[in-house]
Amino acid sequence: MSMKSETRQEEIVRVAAKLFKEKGYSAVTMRDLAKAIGIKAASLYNHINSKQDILNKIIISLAEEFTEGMTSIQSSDASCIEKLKKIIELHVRISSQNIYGMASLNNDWMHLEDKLNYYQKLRIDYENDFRAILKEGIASGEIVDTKPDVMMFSILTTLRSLYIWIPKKEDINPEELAHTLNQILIKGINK
Amino acid sequence: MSMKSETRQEEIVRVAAKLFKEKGYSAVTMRDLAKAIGIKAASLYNHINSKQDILNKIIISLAEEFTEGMTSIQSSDASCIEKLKKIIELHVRISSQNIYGMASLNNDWMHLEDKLNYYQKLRIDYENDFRAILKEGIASGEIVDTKPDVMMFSILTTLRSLYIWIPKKEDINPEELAHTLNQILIKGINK
DNA sequence: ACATTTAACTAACACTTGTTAGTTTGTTCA
DNA sequence: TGAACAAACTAACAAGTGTTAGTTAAATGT
Repeated sequence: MSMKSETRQEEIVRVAAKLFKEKGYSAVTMRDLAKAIGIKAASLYNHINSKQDILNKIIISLAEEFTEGMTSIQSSDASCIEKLKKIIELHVRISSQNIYGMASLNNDWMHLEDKLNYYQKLRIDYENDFRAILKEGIASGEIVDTKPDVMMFSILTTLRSLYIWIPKKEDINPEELAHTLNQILIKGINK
Repeated sequence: MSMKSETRQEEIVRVAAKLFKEKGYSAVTMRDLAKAIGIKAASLYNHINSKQDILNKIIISLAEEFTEGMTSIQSSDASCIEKLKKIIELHVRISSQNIYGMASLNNDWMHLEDKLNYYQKLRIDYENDFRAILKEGIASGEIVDTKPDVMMFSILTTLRSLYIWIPKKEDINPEELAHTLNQILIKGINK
Protein backbone atom coordinates (compact mmCIF):
# COMPACT_ATOMS: atom_id res chain seq x y z
CA MET A 1 0.00 0.00 0.00
CA SER A 2 2.09 2.95 -1.20
CA MET A 3 -0.86 5.23 -0.54
CA LYS A 4 0.84 8.59 -0.93
CA SER A 5 -1.01 10.54 1.72
CA GLU A 6 -2.44 13.95 1.05
CA THR A 7 -0.28 17.00 1.69
CA ARG A 8 -1.62 19.81 3.84
CA GLN A 9 -1.88 22.03 0.78
CA GLU A 10 -3.99 19.42 -0.99
CA GLU A 11 -6.14 19.10 2.11
CA ILE A 12 -6.69 22.86 2.24
CA VAL A 13 -7.73 22.97 -1.40
CA ARG A 14 -10.01 19.96 -0.96
CA VAL A 15 -11.73 21.29 2.15
CA ALA A 16 -12.00 24.76 0.61
CA ALA A 17 -13.78 23.31 -2.42
CA LYS A 18 -16.28 21.65 -0.13
CA LEU A 19 -16.97 24.89 1.73
CA PHE A 20 -17.14 26.85 -1.52
CA LYS A 21 -19.80 24.45 -2.75
CA GLU A 22 -21.91 24.92 0.37
CA LYS A 23 -21.73 28.71 0.69
CA GLY A 24 -19.95 30.11 -2.34
CA TYR A 25 -16.44 31.52 -2.52
CA SER A 26 -17.21 34.96 -1.12
CA ALA A 27 -19.13 33.69 1.89
CA VAL A 28 -16.34 31.38 3.05
CA THR A 29 -13.74 33.10 5.25
CA MET A 30 -10.22 31.98 5.86
CA ARG A 31 -11.23 31.48 9.49
CA ASP A 32 -14.05 29.16 8.39
CA LEU A 33 -11.59 27.20 6.30
CA ALA A 34 -8.98 27.01 9.05
CA LYS A 35 -11.57 25.85 11.59
CA ALA A 36 -12.78 23.11 9.23
CA ILE A 37 -9.21 21.83 9.06
CA GLY A 38 -8.44 22.31 12.72
CA ILE A 39 -5.79 25.03 12.63
CA LYS A 40 -5.71 28.82 12.90
CA ALA A 41 -6.31 31.05 9.90
CA ALA A 42 -2.77 32.42 9.84
CA SER A 43 -1.36 28.91 9.59
CA LEU A 44 -3.02 28.42 6.23
CA TYR A 45 -0.47 30.81 4.77
CA ASN A 46 2.35 28.36 5.41
CA HIS A 47 0.82 26.29 2.60
CA ILE A 48 -1.04 28.61 0.24
CA ASN A 49 -0.41 32.09 -1.10
CA SER A 50 -3.88 33.56 -0.83
CA LYS A 51 -7.59 32.79 -0.87
CA GLN A 52 -7.57 33.72 -4.56
CA ASP A 53 -4.91 31.15 -5.19
CA ILE A 54 -7.04 28.37 -3.73
CA LEU A 55 -9.85 29.24 -6.12
CA ASN A 56 -7.41 29.35 -9.02
CA LYS A 57 -6.08 25.90 -8.20
CA ILE A 58 -9.58 24.41 -7.95
CA ILE A 59 -11.01 25.89 -11.11
CA ILE A 60 -8.08 25.95 -13.51
CA SER A 61 -7.05 22.35 -12.93
CA LEU A 62 -10.61 21.22 -13.64
CA ALA A 63 -10.99 23.43 -16.69
CA GLU A 64 -7.75 22.08 -18.10
CA GLU A 65 -8.92 18.51 -17.48
CA PHE A 66 -12.00 19.20 -19.59
CA THR A 67 -9.91 20.79 -22.30
CA GLU A 68 -7.61 17.78 -22.45
CA GLY A 69 -10.57 15.44 -22.66
CA MET A 70 -12.15 17.43 -25.46
CA THR A 71 -8.90 17.58 -27.42
CA SER A 72 -8.58 13.83 -27.21
CA ILE A 73 -12.17 13.30 -28.35
CA GLN A 74 -11.83 15.80 -31.18
CA SER A 75 -8.84 14.05 -32.64
CA SER A 76 -10.43 10.61 -32.54
CA ASP A 77 -12.04 9.23 -35.69
CA ALA A 78 -15.34 8.36 -34.07
CA SER A 79 -18.70 9.38 -35.51
CA CYS A 80 -20.39 12.49 -34.14
CA ILE A 81 -22.86 10.50 -32.08
CA GLU A 82 -19.96 8.49 -30.66
CA LYS A 83 -18.07 11.68 -29.89
CA LEU A 84 -21.08 13.03 -28.01
CA LYS A 85 -21.20 9.82 -26.02
CA LYS A 86 -17.56 10.29 -25.10
CA ILE A 87 -18.22 13.87 -24.04
CA ILE A 88 -21.00 12.66 -21.76
CA GLU A 89 -18.65 10.07 -20.28
CA LEU A 90 -16.01 12.76 -19.79
CA HIS A 91 -18.39 14.95 -17.80
CA VAL A 92 -19.73 12.07 -15.73
CA ARG A 93 -16.22 10.93 -14.86
CA ILE A 94 -14.78 14.33 -13.95
CA SER A 95 -17.92 15.39 -12.09
CA SER A 96 -18.10 12.18 -10.08
CA GLN A 97 -14.51 12.62 -8.99
CA ASN A 98 -14.76 16.36 -8.27
CA ILE A 99 -18.21 17.06 -6.87
CA TYR A 100 -17.05 20.05 -4.83
CA GLY A 101 -14.72 21.53 -7.39
CA MET A 102 -17.40 21.45 -10.06
CA ALA A 103 -19.56 23.72 -7.92
CA SER A 104 -16.79 26.32 -7.86
CA LEU A 105 -16.24 25.94 -11.58
CA ASN A 106 -19.90 26.66 -12.22
CA ASN A 107 -20.65 29.30 -9.62
CA ASP A 108 -17.45 31.05 -8.59
CA TRP A 109 -15.50 31.47 -11.83
CA MET A 110 -16.31 35.18 -11.87
CA HIS A 111 -14.15 35.63 -8.79
CA LEU A 112 -11.06 34.50 -10.62
CA GLU A 113 -8.90 37.57 -11.13
CA ASP A 114 -5.57 37.00 -12.89
CA LYS A 115 -6.78 33.70 -14.30
CA LEU A 116 -10.20 34.94 -15.42
CA ASN A 117 -9.25 35.57 -19.04
CA TYR A 118 -7.47 32.26 -19.32
CA TYR A 119 -10.47 30.43 -17.88
CA GLN A 120 -12.86 32.16 -20.23
CA LYS A 121 -10.70 31.29 -23.20
CA LEU A 122 -10.72 27.61 -22.22
CA ARG A 123 -14.48 27.72 -21.79
CA ILE A 124 -15.13 29.39 -25.12
CA ASP A 125 -12.78 27.02 -26.95
CA TYR A 126 -14.51 24.06 -25.33
CA GLU A 127 -17.90 25.29 -26.45
CA ASN A 128 -16.63 25.92 -29.97
CA ASP A 129 -15.30 22.39 -30.18
CA PHE A 130 -18.61 21.07 -28.92
CA ARG A 131 -20.57 23.11 -31.44
CA ALA A 132 -18.29 21.96 -34.24
CA ILE A 133 -19.09 18.34 -33.46
CA LEU A 134 -22.81 19.07 -33.57
CA LYS A 135 -22.54 20.96 -36.86
CA GLU A 136 -20.54 18.14 -38.37
CA GLY A 137 -23.26 15.74 -37.27
CA ILE A 138 -25.93 17.89 -38.87
CA ALA A 139 -23.94 18.10 -42.11
CA SER A 140 -23.42 14.34 -42.24
CA GLY A 141 -27.07 13.67 -41.43
CA GLU A 142 -26.40 11.94 -38.10
CA ILE A 143 -28.09 14.68 -36.11
CA VAL A 144 -31.41 16.40 -36.62
CA ASP A 145 -31.13 19.80 -38.31
CA THR A 146 -32.17 22.05 -35.41
CA LYS A 147 -30.35 25.07 -33.99
CA PRO A 148 -26.96 23.76 -32.83
CA ASP A 149 -26.69 26.50 -30.21
CA VAL A 150 -29.84 25.34 -28.46
CA MET A 151 -28.76 21.72 -28.67
CA MET A 152 -25.38 22.52 -27.21
CA PHE A 153 -26.87 24.65 -24.47
CA SER A 154 -29.31 21.94 -23.50
CA ILE A 155 -26.79 19.12 -23.37
CA LEU A 156 -23.99 21.13 -21.84
CA THR A 157 -26.01 22.67 -19.01
CA THR A 158 -27.25 19.23 -18.10
CA LEU A 159 -23.71 17.91 -18.02
CA ARG A 160 -22.40 20.93 -16.15
CA SER A 161 -25.03 20.47 -13.46
CA LEU A 162 -24.20 16.85 -12.74
CA TYR A 163 -22.40 17.85 -9.55
CA ILE A 164 -25.73 18.95 -8.07
CA TRP A 165 -27.47 15.75 -8.84
CA ILE A 166 -24.92 12.96 -8.44
CA PRO A 167 -24.55 13.37 -4.65
CA LYS A 168 -28.31 12.96 -4.20
CA LYS A 169 -28.25 9.41 -5.51
CA GLU A 170 -26.82 6.70 -3.34
CA ASP A 171 -25.92 4.37 -6.21
CA ILE A 172 -23.36 6.39 -8.15
CA ASN A 173 -22.52 4.00 -10.95
CA PRO A 174 -20.80 6.26 -13.48
CA GLU A 175 -21.08 3.87 -16.41
CA GLU A 176 -24.78 3.36 -15.92
CA LEU A 177 -25.41 7.08 -15.43
CA ALA A 178 -23.48 7.92 -18.60
CA HIS A 179 -25.48 5.34 -20.52
CA THR A 180 -28.84 6.62 -19.28
CA LEU A 181 -27.86 10.22 -19.98
CA ASN A 182 -26.73 9.24 -23.45
CA GLN A 183 -30.12 7.73 -24.21
CA ILE A 184 -32.07 10.70 -22.84
CA LEU A 185 -29.94 13.44 -24.32
CA ILE A 186 -29.53 11.86 -27.75
CA LYS A 187 -32.77 9.98 -28.29
CA GLY A 188 -35.12 12.12 -26.22
CA ILE A 189 -37.78 10.91 -23.86
CA ASN A 190 -40.81 10.27 -26.07
CA LYS A 191 -41.76 6.85 -27.25
CA MET B 1 -50.11 55.91 -20.84
CA SER B 2 -50.85 55.09 -17.19
CA MET B 3 -47.35 53.58 -16.91
CA LYS B 4 -47.22 53.16 -13.13
CA SER B 5 -43.61 54.03 -12.57
CA GLU B 6 -41.34 51.90 -10.46
CA THR B 7 -41.07 52.67 -6.73
CA ARG B 8 -37.65 53.10 -5.19
CA GLN B 9 -38.06 49.82 -3.35
CA GLU B 10 -38.75 48.05 -6.62
CA GLU B 11 -35.75 49.73 -8.16
CA ILE B 12 -33.52 48.59 -5.30
CA VAL B 13 -34.68 44.99 -5.65
CA ARG B 14 -34.27 45.10 -9.42
CA VAL B 15 -30.76 46.56 -9.34
CA ALA B 16 -29.78 44.21 -6.51
CA ALA B 17 -30.84 41.22 -8.58
CA LYS B 18 -28.64 42.42 -11.42
CA LEU B 19 -25.63 42.80 -9.13
CA PHE B 20 -26.32 39.46 -7.45
CA LYS B 21 -26.25 37.82 -10.85
CA GLU B 22 -22.88 39.34 -11.70
CA LYS B 23 -21.06 38.69 -8.41
CA GLY B 24 -23.28 36.60 -6.18
CA TYR B 25 -25.17 37.70 -3.09
CA SER B 26 -22.25 37.62 -0.64
CA ALA B 27 -19.90 39.59 -2.86
CA VAL B 28 -22.33 42.50 -3.35
CA THR B 29 -22.15 45.10 -0.59
CA MET B 30 -24.82 47.57 0.35
CA ARG B 31 -22.40 50.28 -0.76
CA ASP B 32 -22.10 48.64 -4.19
CA LEU B 33 -25.87 48.55 -4.44
CA ALA B 34 -26.30 52.15 -3.29
CA LYS B 35 -23.69 53.39 -5.75
CA ALA B 36 -25.39 51.57 -8.62
CA ILE B 37 -28.58 53.42 -7.78
CA GLY B 38 -26.95 56.74 -7.09
CA ILE B 39 -27.57 57.18 -3.35
CA LYS B 40 -25.68 56.45 -0.13
CA ALA B 41 -25.83 53.04 1.52
CA ALA B 42 -27.69 54.29 4.58
CA SER B 43 -30.46 55.68 2.39
CA LEU B 44 -31.35 52.18 1.21
CA TYR B 45 -32.79 51.51 4.64
CA ASN B 46 -35.57 54.03 4.07
CA HIS B 47 -36.97 51.49 1.61
CA ILE B 48 -35.86 48.03 2.63
CA ASN B 49 -35.36 46.26 5.96
CA SER B 50 -32.10 44.48 5.31
CA LYS B 51 -29.89 42.89 2.68
CA GLN B 52 -31.45 39.55 3.61
CA ASP B 53 -34.88 40.96 2.88
CA ILE B 54 -33.88 41.92 -0.67
CA LEU B 55 -32.79 38.36 -1.36
CA ASN B 56 -36.01 37.02 0.13
CA LYS B 57 -38.12 39.25 -2.09
CA ILE B 58 -36.22 38.22 -5.23
CA ILE B 59 -36.23 34.48 -4.65
CA ILE B 60 -39.54 33.82 -2.96
CA SER B 61 -41.64 35.74 -5.45
CA LEU B 62 -40.06 33.77 -8.30
CA ALA B 63 -40.38 30.44 -6.54
CA GLU B 64 -44.07 31.12 -5.91
CA GLU B 65 -44.57 32.05 -9.55
CA PHE B 66 -43.20 28.65 -10.56
CA THR B 67 -45.39 26.91 -8.02
CA GLU B 68 -48.50 28.66 -9.31
CA GLY B 69 -47.62 27.72 -12.88
CA MET B 70 -47.07 24.09 -11.96
CA THR B 71 -50.34 23.91 -10.03
CA SER B 72 -52.20 25.24 -13.02
CA ILE B 73 -50.53 22.75 -15.37
CA GLN B 74 -51.13 19.84 -12.99
CA SER B 75 -54.83 20.50 -12.82
CA SER B 76 -55.28 20.76 -16.58
CA ASP B 77 -56.46 17.72 -18.51
CA ALA B 78 -53.68 17.79 -21.06
CA SER B 79 -51.60 14.74 -21.95
CA CYS B 80 -48.23 14.28 -20.29
CA ILE B 81 -46.32 15.38 -23.35
CA GLU B 82 -48.53 18.46 -23.52
CA LYS B 83 -47.95 19.15 -19.84
CA LEU B 84 -44.23 18.96 -20.39
CA LYS B 85 -44.56 21.43 -23.21
CA LYS B 86 -46.41 23.79 -20.89
CA ILE B 87 -43.70 23.44 -18.26
CA ILE B 88 -41.10 24.38 -20.85
CA GLU B 89 -43.16 27.41 -21.81
CA LEU B 90 -43.50 28.34 -18.14
CA HIS B 91 -39.75 28.32 -17.63
CA VAL B 92 -39.03 30.21 -20.84
CA ARG B 93 -41.57 32.89 -19.94
CA ILE B 94 -40.51 33.41 -16.32
CA SER B 95 -36.80 33.23 -17.17
CA SER B 96 -37.11 35.71 -20.05
CA GLN B 97 -38.84 38.18 -17.78
CA ASN B 98 -36.53 37.68 -14.78
CA ILE B 99 -33.03 37.06 -16.09
CA TYR B 100 -31.35 38.53 -13.02
CA GLY B 101 -33.67 37.06 -10.43
CA MET B 102 -33.25 33.58 -11.86
CA ALA B 103 -29.53 33.76 -11.17
CA SER B 104 -30.22 34.43 -7.48
CA LEU B 105 -32.78 31.64 -7.40
CA ASN B 106 -30.23 29.20 -8.73
CA ASN B 107 -27.07 30.33 -7.00
CA ASP B 108 -27.94 32.22 -3.83
CA TRP B 109 -30.84 30.31 -2.33
CA MET B 110 -28.57 28.91 0.35
CA HIS B 111 -28.22 32.40 1.80
CA LEU B 112 -31.90 32.59 2.59
CA GLU B 113 -32.27 32.37 6.33
CA ASP B 114 -35.83 32.59 7.69
CA LYS B 115 -37.27 31.70 4.30
CA LEU B 116 -34.89 28.83 3.55
CA ASN B 117 -37.19 26.05 4.72
CA TYR B 118 -40.15 27.52 2.88
CA TYR B 119 -38.12 27.83 -0.32
CA GLN B 120 -36.89 24.26 -0.07
CA LYS B 121 -40.42 22.99 0.44
CA LEU B 122 -41.59 24.81 -2.71
CA ARG B 123 -38.68 23.38 -4.62
CA ILE B 124 -39.22 19.81 -3.48
CA ASP B 125 -42.95 20.01 -4.17
CA TYR B 126 -42.25 21.34 -7.64
CA GLU B 127 -39.90 18.50 -8.39
CA ASN B 128 -42.38 15.95 -7.06
CA ASP B 129 -45.09 17.33 -9.34
CA PHE B 130 -42.69 17.20 -12.26
CA ARG B 131 -41.71 13.62 -11.52
CA ALA B 132 -45.35 12.62 -11.16
CA ILE B 133 -46.07 13.89 -14.67
CA LEU B 134 -43.17 11.85 -16.05
CA LYS B 135 -44.25 8.70 -14.22
CA GLU B 136 -47.77 9.12 -15.48
CA GLY B 137 -46.39 9.41 -19.00
CA ILE B 138 -44.37 6.25 -18.56
CA ALA B 139 -47.39 4.38 -17.24
CA SER B 140 -49.57 5.52 -20.12
CA GLY B 141 -46.90 4.69 -22.68
CA GLU B 142 -46.39 8.26 -23.85
CA ILE B 143 -42.88 8.43 -22.51
CA VAL B 144 -40.00 6.01 -22.80
CA ASP B 145 -39.50 3.79 -19.76
CA THR B 146 -36.18 5.14 -18.49
CA LYS B 147 -35.29 6.38 -15.02
CA PRO B 148 -37.65 9.29 -14.34
CA ASP B 149 -35.15 10.90 -11.96
CA VAL B 150 -32.55 11.23 -14.69
CA MET B 151 -35.11 12.51 -17.15
CA MET B 152 -36.33 15.12 -14.71
CA PHE B 153 -32.82 16.16 -13.79
CA SER B 154 -31.86 16.55 -17.41
CA ILE B 155 -34.87 18.60 -18.45
CA LEU B 156 -35.08 20.67 -15.29
CA THR B 157 -31.43 21.69 -15.17
CA THR B 158 -31.65 22.79 -18.77
CA LEU B 159 -34.74 24.87 -17.98
CA ARG B 160 -33.24 26.27 -14.78
CA SER B 161 -30.15 27.42 -16.66
CA LEU B 162 -32.05 29.37 -19.30
CA TYR B 163 -31.15 32.64 -17.58
CA ILE B 164 -27.50 32.05 -18.50
CA TRP B 165 -28.19 31.44 -22.10
CA ILE B 166 -31.07 33.71 -23.10
CA PRO B 167 -29.10 36.97 -22.67
CA LYS B 168 -26.41 35.71 -25.04
CA LYS B 169 -28.80 35.58 -27.97
CA GLU B 170 -29.93 38.80 -29.56
CA ASP B 171 -33.19 37.41 -30.95
CA ILE B 172 -35.06 36.43 -27.81
CA ASN B 173 -38.27 35.09 -29.29
CA PRO B 174 -39.79 33.14 -26.36
CA GLU B 175 -42.29 31.20 -28.45
CA GLU B 176 -39.64 30.01 -30.88
CA LEU B 177 -37.21 29.13 -28.10
CA ALA B 178 -39.86 27.14 -26.26
CA HIS B 179 -40.69 25.28 -29.46
CA THR B 180 -37.06 24.42 -30.21
CA LEU B 181 -36.45 23.31 -26.64
CA ASN B 182 -39.55 21.18 -26.75
CA GLN B 183 -38.27 19.36 -29.82
CA ILE B 184 -34.81 18.82 -28.41
CA LEU B 185 -35.81 17.82 -24.89
CA ILE B 186 -38.67 15.55 -25.93
CA LYS B 187 -37.57 14.10 -29.24
CA GLY B 188 -33.80 14.17 -28.75
CA ILE B 189 -31.22 15.24 -31.26
CA ASN B 190 -30.57 12.13 -33.33
CA LYS B 191 -32.15 11.63 -36.69
C1' DA C 1 24.40 16.80 19.53
C1' DC C 2 23.26 20.48 17.04
C1' DA C 3 21.76 23.30 13.09
C1' DT C 4 17.95 23.61 9.98
C1' DT C 5 13.48 23.32 8.49
C1' DT C 6 8.49 22.83 8.89
C1' DA C 7 4.31 24.21 10.47
C1' DA C 8 1.84 25.54 14.07
C1' DC C 9 0.86 29.59 17.17
C1' DT C 10 -0.49 34.73 19.06
C1' DA C 11 -1.12 39.37 17.98
C1' DA C 12 -2.04 42.77 15.18
C1' DC C 13 -2.81 45.55 10.85
C1' DA C 14 -5.68 48.23 7.76
C1' DC C 15 -9.87 47.90 5.66
C1' DT C 16 -14.64 46.50 4.76
C1' DT C 17 -19.03 44.82 6.37
C1' DG C 18 -24.27 45.62 7.47
C1' DT C 19 -26.64 48.64 10.01
C1' DT C 20 -28.28 52.57 13.21
C1' DA C 21 -28.75 57.37 14.85
C1' DG C 22 -29.49 61.82 14.11
C1' DT C 23 -29.94 65.55 10.81
C1' DT C 24 -31.20 68.10 6.63
C1' DT C 25 -33.74 69.04 2.54
C1' DG C 26 -37.48 69.24 -0.42
C1' DT C 27 -42.34 68.21 -1.31
C1' DT C 28 -47.33 67.76 -0.01
C1' DC C 29 -51.47 69.35 1.81
C1' DA C 30 -54.52 71.72 5.36
C1' DT D 1 -47.90 79.90 5.66
C1' DG D 2 -46.64 76.22 8.14
C1' DA D 3 -47.03 71.43 9.83
C1' DA D 4 -46.06 66.76 8.40
C1' DC D 5 -43.74 63.55 5.94
C1' DA D 6 -40.57 61.12 2.73
C1' DA D 7 -36.15 60.32 1.52
C1' DA D 8 -31.82 61.82 1.14
C1' DC D 9 -27.55 62.91 3.86
C1' DT D 10 -23.16 62.49 7.38
C1' DA D 11 -21.09 60.05 10.97
C1' DA D 12 -20.33 56.31 13.42
C1' DC D 13 -20.63 51.51 15.41
C1' DA D 14 -19.18 46.83 16.38
C1' DA D 15 -17.94 42.90 14.11
C1' DG D 16 -15.58 40.61 10.62
C1' DT D 17 -12.21 40.54 6.50
C1' DG D 18 -7.61 38.78 4.28
C1' DT D 19 -3.18 38.95 5.45
C1' DT D 20 1.57 39.83 7.73
C1' DA D 21 5.07 39.71 11.43
C1' DG D 22 7.24 37.54 14.80
C1' DT D 23 7.57 33.52 17.81
C1' DT D 24 7.67 28.70 19.35
C1' DA D 25 7.84 23.82 19.32
C1' DA D 26 8.48 19.61 17.12
C1' DA D 27 10.59 16.90 13.41
C1' DT D 28 14.54 16.13 10.38
C1' DG D 29 19.23 15.66 8.60
C1' DT D 30 24.28 15.79 9.37
